[in-house]
Amino acid sequence: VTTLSASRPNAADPRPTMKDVAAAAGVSVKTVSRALGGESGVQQATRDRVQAAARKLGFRRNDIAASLRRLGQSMATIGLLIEDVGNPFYASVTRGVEEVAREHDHVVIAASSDEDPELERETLSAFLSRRVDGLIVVPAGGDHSYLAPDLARGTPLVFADRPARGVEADAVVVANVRGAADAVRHLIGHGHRRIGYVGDASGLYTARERYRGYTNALRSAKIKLDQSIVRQGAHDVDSAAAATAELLAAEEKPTAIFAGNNRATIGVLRAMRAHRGRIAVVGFDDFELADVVEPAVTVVAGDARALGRAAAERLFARLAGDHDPVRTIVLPTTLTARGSGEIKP
Amino acid sequence: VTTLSASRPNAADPRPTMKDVAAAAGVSVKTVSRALGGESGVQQATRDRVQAAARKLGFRRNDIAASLRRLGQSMATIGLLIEDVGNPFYASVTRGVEEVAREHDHVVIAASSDEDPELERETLSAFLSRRVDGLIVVPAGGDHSYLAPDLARGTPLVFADRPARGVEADAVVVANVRGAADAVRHLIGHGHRRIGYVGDASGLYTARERYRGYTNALRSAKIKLDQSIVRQGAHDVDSAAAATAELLAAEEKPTAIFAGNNRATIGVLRAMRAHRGRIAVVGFDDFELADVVEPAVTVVAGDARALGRAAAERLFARLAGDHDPVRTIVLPTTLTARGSGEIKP
DNA sequence: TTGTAAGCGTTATCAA
DNA sequence: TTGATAACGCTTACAA
Repeated sequence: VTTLSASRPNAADPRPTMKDVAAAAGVSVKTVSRALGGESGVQQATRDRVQAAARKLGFRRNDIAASLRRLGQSMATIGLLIEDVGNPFYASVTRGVEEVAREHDHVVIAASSDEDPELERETLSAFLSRRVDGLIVVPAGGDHSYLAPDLARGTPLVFADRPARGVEADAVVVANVRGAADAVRHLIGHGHRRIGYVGDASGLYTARERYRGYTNALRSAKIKLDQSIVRQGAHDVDSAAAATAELLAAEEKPTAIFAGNNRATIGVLRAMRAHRGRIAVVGFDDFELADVVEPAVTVVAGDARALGRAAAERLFARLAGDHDPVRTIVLPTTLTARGSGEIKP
Repeated sequence: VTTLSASRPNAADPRPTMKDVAAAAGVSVKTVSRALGGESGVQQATRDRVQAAARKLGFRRNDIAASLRRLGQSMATIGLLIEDVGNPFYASVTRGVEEVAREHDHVVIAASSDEDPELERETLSAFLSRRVDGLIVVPAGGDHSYLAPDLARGTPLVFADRPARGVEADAVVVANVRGAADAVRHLIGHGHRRIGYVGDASGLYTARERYRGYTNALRSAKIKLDQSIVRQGAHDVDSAAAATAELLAAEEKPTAIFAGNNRATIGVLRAMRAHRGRIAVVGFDDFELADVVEPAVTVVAGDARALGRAAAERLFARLAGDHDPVRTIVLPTTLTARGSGEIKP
């Protein structure tokens, strides 16, 4: 009983149940269920009486109990696991997921994995035990075959932002290779031949893909890849800034830089402030102040909110009975020229 | 049955229950419950047998059913209602809440109200029906007395970022008045006497408080408040930019501007780019690129993540039985001078 | 239109 | 150490 009082500190009186409402209204429990559940076959007078009693008692149906018996046992909840809710990119993804969930009268349980496979697994396990109706996951590295049994048992799964190995599941990603190539081609189009790269470690799917786009574009333009102006492994703003400082301090420094993600872009900008150079920059991923900094930043970017929406829509399609073969949806990227990418060498 | 197949499209076989595990292990259901729940009083051999059976069948305990019977009926879930998960400020708040929730083995159901009282109420109602253990709410305008019954019945409630009328509940806010006054005093200290204001409508708590800080600081410095350089009602970046453009176009334009929130700050910056003026700016709320724009932006800001953490900590304290009188926690703000606030008139 | 009984999957109670 | 049975609060099935 200590547990009870501890978990419900102010509970002078416990929550009323349908039984209480039934007693107050002088009807059976089933009639209460019908009246409050909006079912037909209840006299208006009875319905009114029940509703009045419910209101007076402050009754709130216990969805947990209701779902237990209900067919499918759905709690109208979907689980969302992302890298970090605090990161603006994933915040937008979350927003998109939430919008679609609301359209389907579902709520979203969200959690951050911080890119930790162990934590991811634990969290998803907790979600599954709660019987979420479906899962949207931005997969941390590693194998995801442990999700296969639950998928087979009917909990749909959609990967977002990057695909995962080990399970056959839908995925929604942005056109990383193509977008990166567009960015680099844009720089080449403005006369650059010596284009540096600052981005995340190649262990990450998006980083790997974007780097591939970078090298592809160089190859198509017959520009030789020069590893001395490539800096992978910049996972945060500070390391990206440091990497950029190195590039700018070099003898044969690049005339342009392609930044592989929003953190890298910010790092590059920060380093360039100190440097007072006149170097072109195109970044992958947009950010709010891209048009306020000087020069305004040219970016190529996918739409994070649309990514979240698309993933959620795929999930609800599966939930609605879609049995089509698993597929990966690739969302387009857009290049927005704002100045920094149009600087000549 | 259509509903079933629709909601669990791939469900070839249904999820195994403890009954299935019991049959497979040759024990009773209660023994399975004990073995899997880590209860004492089970022979090691039996426990092993049960665990093996559970693993083989792919059993996952149904927390919904478990919580129904368990004392207190907790689903270890807290509800978080904020203005917009996609807004970086609230994304950080969410992150803070999530961290503390995880420390207490709880998950977070989050949703956005978009500042709509109707939507807020519906969403909170859904949360309450799901029997969340507690609620953290960034209140949309209006009266919140409708939450009083649930609070009295033992669902703790903490308001975040702004207090709410109609219920006696804990709240965590930042020092808006003082922070704003600090910002304006900073400008005054650098020689400004003609300081404009661009911020949100005074219907919003934070906007009202910050405006109060602005007027307080002017009064202390014996500077007469001039409404012609005050622009309230700028809720988004565009309107803030437009408002700023007006101020800058005026005959007797201000030599400095205090921006009441991050959107307003960005709007001010955007307008200033076009204007080519040499006007000082201090903004309320920090943002990631504040040190990259030119000039770098001086801001006064509270810590959004800390706000989320503090709110969640208050909630879990209540959940743990804290019966102290309701209180409002005021988090300090910090002024970070970066350049834009130190420009002389 | 309303009510009775059974059952959802688990844990609490109490007996073996 | 184990198990049979009730109970959680609700909905489904069926009867009145």
